[in-house]
Amino acid sequence: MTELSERKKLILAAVVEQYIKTGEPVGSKELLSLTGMSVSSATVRNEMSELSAMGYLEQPHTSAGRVPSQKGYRYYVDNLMKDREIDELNRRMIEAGISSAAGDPEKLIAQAGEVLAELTKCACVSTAPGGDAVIIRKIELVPVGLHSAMLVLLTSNGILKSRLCRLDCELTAKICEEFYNIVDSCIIGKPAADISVVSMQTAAASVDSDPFAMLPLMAAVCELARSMEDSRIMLGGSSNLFSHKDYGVGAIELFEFLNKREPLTAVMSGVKEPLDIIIGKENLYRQLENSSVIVAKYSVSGKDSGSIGLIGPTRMDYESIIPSVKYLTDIVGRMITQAIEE
Amino acid sequence: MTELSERKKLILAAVVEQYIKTGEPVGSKELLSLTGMSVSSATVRNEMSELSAMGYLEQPHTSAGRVPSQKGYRYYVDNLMKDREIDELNRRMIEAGISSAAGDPEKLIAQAGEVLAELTKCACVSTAPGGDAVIIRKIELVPVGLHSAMLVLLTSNGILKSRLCRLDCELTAKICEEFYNIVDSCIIGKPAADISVVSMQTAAASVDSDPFAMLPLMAAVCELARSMEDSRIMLGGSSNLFSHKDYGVGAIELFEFLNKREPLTAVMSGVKEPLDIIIGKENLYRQLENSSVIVAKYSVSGKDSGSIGLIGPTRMDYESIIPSVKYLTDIVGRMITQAIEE
DNA sequence: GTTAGCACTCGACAGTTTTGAGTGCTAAAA
DNA sequence: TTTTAGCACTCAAAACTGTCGAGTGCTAAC
Repeated sequence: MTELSERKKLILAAVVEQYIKTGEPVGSKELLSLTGMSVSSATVRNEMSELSAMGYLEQPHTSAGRVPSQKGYRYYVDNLMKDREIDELNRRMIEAGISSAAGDPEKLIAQAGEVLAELTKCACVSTAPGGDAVIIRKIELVPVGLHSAMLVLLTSNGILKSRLCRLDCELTAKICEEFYNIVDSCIIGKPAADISVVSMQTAAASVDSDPFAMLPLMAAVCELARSMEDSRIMLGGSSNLFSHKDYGVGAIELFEFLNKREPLTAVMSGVKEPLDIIIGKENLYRQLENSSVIVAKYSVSGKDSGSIGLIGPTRMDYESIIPSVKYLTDIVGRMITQAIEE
Repeated sequence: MTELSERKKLILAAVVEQYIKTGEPVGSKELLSLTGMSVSSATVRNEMSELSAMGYLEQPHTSAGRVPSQKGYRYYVDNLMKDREIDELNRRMIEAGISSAAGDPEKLIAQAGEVLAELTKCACVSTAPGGDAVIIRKIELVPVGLHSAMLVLLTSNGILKSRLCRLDCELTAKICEEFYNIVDSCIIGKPAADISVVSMQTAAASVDSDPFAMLPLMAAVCELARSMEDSRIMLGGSSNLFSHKDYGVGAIELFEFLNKREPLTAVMSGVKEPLDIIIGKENLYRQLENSSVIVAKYSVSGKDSGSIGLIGPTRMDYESIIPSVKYLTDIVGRMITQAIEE
């Protein structure tokens, strides 16, 4: 990719920024007044014409102004955009919004997502801390009536899940004891990902008393471990998408796409960089072709642990959104680290 | 309200049903072929004209057919609609959809809402079992690390909630013991609604050791009791609203209205009858003026316990939706009753 | 009370014109 | 070689026009 002349850069940046601001195609005269360049509109037109030929700009139709192409956004994001600090206002909003959930990592991430979505008017996808390295720290069995109990599971990243479990037979003290034996020997300290139905069945079979009493409990443990993974992904502020006229009725389709969680998981896990920006058709899913995705990872105790992503129209305000995302992942990572290292 | 002639009833019913089916205004000729009446279209026009004058029908514009007015729908629902049994297919769908969540009342209601929404293509609001009569059955304190613990709360209607709680000081055995003392004497058996911040503070103050150690725990209990109430209301299938062309872009506003839960709570709690149908502007909220709400209560152990409501366009298929709602509340009530009486 | 007939209304649709913003090109100026 | 002014051209959006047809309301006759 050949380097652009300074004047072309100036024009491209102005087109992108103005288009982001107004949503209207930008014409040559408007551009003159925006940049304050001391040349005529004809000169600008020539430059724009070349930028179009090079693929950075495009025209909705012959007699309209120019609009950034996907390539144009990409160049802008990679080379032209200023690397700002987060706005004071945004910073305050974020801090105020998440402080109330400081103690509970899962709630914290959920809340962080809501705040960020509200701030940016985008949809926010976030994943609770987790990943392969999550180990099970503690399991507790709380009896509830004669034939059922609640299982409580705590992991190394501070996530807490509970689930009701019904037994076929009475929940005796002996069963409880044996359950805790199995838990201590086969589950505590193991990665959540390793808890499989088979390993649990084997464990249940090794028990002194009736193994069938133990099965529902073991099954519940499995399901709980599984749900750790499944419920990691969270979606917030998806109705913000309706406020962007860029999408038009397409907002509905996008909304429904986001509410099917599976593809979201794929999108989030496809990200490798600490901060990744995926523009328009660079997305793997057709449903996102008019959207940009900004994903940043956060780390807990120095390890990548989850990420927070924003989904909005390609015409989003990258320059102000990116610092917010960076700041949020940073602070969230620190807060969770602190919460679990007590 | 004067009684309508048989022929007027026939015509009104036909207009309502046809309009529900097609969404198009119904004209005089069309009505003839629908009802099979042996009079001319002019006669039908005269009748329709009178029905319009009486307020049961209205015209979108001079040269269009007639559409039921709100009063027309009301008359139809109260007097003309047949009281059908639930469709075999719907019954099966409901049973299949909710069977997997039989053990956990809260999940069951959530799932029931999803199924009903899917079946009817409406949004479904439901409230988990609860109300004034809910008493706290059990509280468990599960230590998690040195300075925090998870509180688990179980109520008489089978709802289970947990919450992480951080302490300022170390969680000693003594604190645990004292906590359980307070719980046993002041909390268990009490209605959840009675748990107030003040009563908890008093309880914390009565303790032997440092009352400040107990405060966060008591605060968490309060919050948990409060959240029992707050989290009762659930919304499912709200994106179905987008599929109704009746709403047009208004669907977005309605969607956003529903996602603010507060007004929903008001709508649901305003209902007194076992089965209530609120049509169009009868709703208290402007945002629902083009919608109808059908709410049915379910009862657990013979007591009213919660309700399930549907929200859809005024032009909804009352005749098939109502039996589904009735059936669902009935079966859900029985399932929960069975689950908690074990 | 019912019917046939007819004038009338009005939205939907399709085609036409007008408007104005914005471009591309060319020839002259710098 | 770069820049500029001027002008013809393009095209979407908006305003306007005329036609069509479904459906009504009214009247006079049955």
